[in-house]
Amino acid sequence: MATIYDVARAAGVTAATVSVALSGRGVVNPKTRERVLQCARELDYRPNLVARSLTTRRTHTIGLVVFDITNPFYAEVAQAVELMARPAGYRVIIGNATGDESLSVGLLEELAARQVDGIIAISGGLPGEAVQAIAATGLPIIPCLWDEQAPPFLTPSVSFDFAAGGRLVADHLLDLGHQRIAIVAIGSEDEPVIRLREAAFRDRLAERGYPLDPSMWRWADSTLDSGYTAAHEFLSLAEPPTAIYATNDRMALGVIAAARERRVPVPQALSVVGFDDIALARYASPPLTTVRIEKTALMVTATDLLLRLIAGEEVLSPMPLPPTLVVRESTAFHSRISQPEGR
Amino acid sequence: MATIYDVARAAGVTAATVSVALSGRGVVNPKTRERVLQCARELDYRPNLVARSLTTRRTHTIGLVVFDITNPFYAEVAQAVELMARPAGYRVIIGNATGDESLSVGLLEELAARQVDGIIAISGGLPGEAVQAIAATGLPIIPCLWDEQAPPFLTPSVSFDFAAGGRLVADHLLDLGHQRIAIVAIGSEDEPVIRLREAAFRDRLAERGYPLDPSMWRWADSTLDSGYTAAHEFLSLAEPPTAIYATNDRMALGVIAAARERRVPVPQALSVVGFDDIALARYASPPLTTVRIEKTALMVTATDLLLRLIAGEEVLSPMPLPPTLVVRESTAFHSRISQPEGR
DNA sequence: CTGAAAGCGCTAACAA
DNA sequence: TTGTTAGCGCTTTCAG
Repeated sequence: MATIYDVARAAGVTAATVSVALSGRGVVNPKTRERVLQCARELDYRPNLVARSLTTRRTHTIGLVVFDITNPFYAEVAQAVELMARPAGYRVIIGNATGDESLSVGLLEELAARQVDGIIAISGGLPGEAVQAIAATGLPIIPCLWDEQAPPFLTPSVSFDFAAGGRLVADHLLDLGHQRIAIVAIGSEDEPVIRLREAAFRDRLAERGYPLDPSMWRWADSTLDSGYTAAHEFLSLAEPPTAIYATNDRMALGVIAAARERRVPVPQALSVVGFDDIALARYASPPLTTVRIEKTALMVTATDLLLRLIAGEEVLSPMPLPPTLVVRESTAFHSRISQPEGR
Repeated sequence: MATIYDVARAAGVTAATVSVALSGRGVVNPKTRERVLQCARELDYRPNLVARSLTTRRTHTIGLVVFDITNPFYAEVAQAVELMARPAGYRVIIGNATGDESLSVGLLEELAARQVDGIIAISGGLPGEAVQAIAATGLPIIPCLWDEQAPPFLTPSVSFDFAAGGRLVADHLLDLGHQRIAIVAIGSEDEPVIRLREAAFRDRLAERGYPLDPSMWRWADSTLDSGYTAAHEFLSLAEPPTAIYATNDRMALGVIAAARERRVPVPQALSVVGFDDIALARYASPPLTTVRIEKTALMVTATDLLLRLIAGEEVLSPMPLPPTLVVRESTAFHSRISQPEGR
């Protein structure tokens, strides 16, 4: 691979001149510049970005940590970040934890070691402390969409009102006359990760006089299959729920699949609601009722904040974005209740 | 950020010693090593990977170019590569073209400029020539899953028998008694990208006496929405098709959504088949009949090949992987035909 | 076992 | 306008 020195030699100038000529940063005699360009082309010269970064101390790269790129939610988030960062001259490198929590922290540190100019950390399998540690280092980092109780970040962050989202779901289901409501939440027996989207839901249920029965709770791992399995369990109960809330859309899709297998019609006999509003939600059969997270808006904000931080500006956390419940066709009145009362 | 010199100073040794002590590459007095480790810890030293790469001329990074990470197919492919590469000590950096063909080539070049140790290029929006150009450079690169007629690569590649896949679909549909079959293929009027998966399908149809009617062809862009739109067009025809083949699963899901909206029951009144077998396919409603690409097997092979190439071994392209038709519930006998003939 | 020296490819002052 | 010099942070011979 040709280096800048090869080009310099060929053009009969020095490396510094080539650097300037190629970058258009300083002033060069148009003739020499032309000659340099010519030689560079002939030698098929490509600047070594690693070397450049070492000198400039900038990589023009931002890191994005996601829990599982296979989850459309994260893929869509990543896309939004890329679309915003690229025009600003930044490339994004995705740190994908492949669904393995134990990798998250290492990923974060690796991005730092790689000298990214800044990081966007999306909630999910990533301890808040790890983010704090990076922030303490002085490396710009924006935590996004944190959904667990965490000490306030000492860096600006982008947030979403998950609690309100959870409440929206509870109200919607209750308003439809459901009383036997189940939830599939991300976490596990031993490591329950209580998120706002489920805590607020549960609280609201209790508040309105229909506390969640412990048998109506299943832990899952955010995959299609975990939603599917949980739903099968629920539906084989003596007294199955009439509505299931899955705390993300991917699991909700699994729930619908299970219901279909058991010939439990959605929404006639079972209402299901998800969270995230991934692109697929509106194309599901039936289209999924879900809490919409404005991924694009949120990520545009996050990227913008990060870029400002990198530029050395002072920035403040924007207000948390409010949720919207998108009512589609996977939820309906609970018939046993609604019919008597409806008349 | 502490450098190796800071650690050296603190430990009263030289940078070279720190390097050796930390890497465990040479021999150091256990005492000094302990001291070095201690100082490194205290200073919270993190090696600068950029600097290291410049020296060692290795980044321990492989690049992966995908067309659109938002398409679960690519996300799953990426995951498979990561899962394989990580244990081997390689990180993967995803070059996501965000569905924009014009970005692909630049992405490839950028990965090269970033000095990745090797590249896996997945077919889709990436001209074969760009891959050849990289290969000519000497940078290890493995083209994967090429599905268009392309000059044979001068580097080993991993392939899949797309043509056989297309034929499988044609045979399946024909065997079910369908005669009015439509296809939604990726490409556009002006830039038709003819892929094996559709060419072979069309040829087989003709071969068996049911040539594809031109009105039964729609161009699309691989998104859910494009499948959805095409299906709506097909279904509003005076003589709508009884089966639709979408050349990827994501579009097929869009097709199902459109059918549902029009109350055209799948598969009773319309059969639909996809291609890829993304995770979602079996959880769709109804579960999708599709051509399975063994992404994991394929990517394990690709990564393995690449790693060998990087290690300087001679490697040969493995045999193309054969397709499997996974028959699920989105396809069924065409009733008007099958009933008379069934008896 | 440890240090000195050189160099990876590039850019950024500063001189000439 | 171009060249000289230095240095980014690290590793790697090669001496000592």
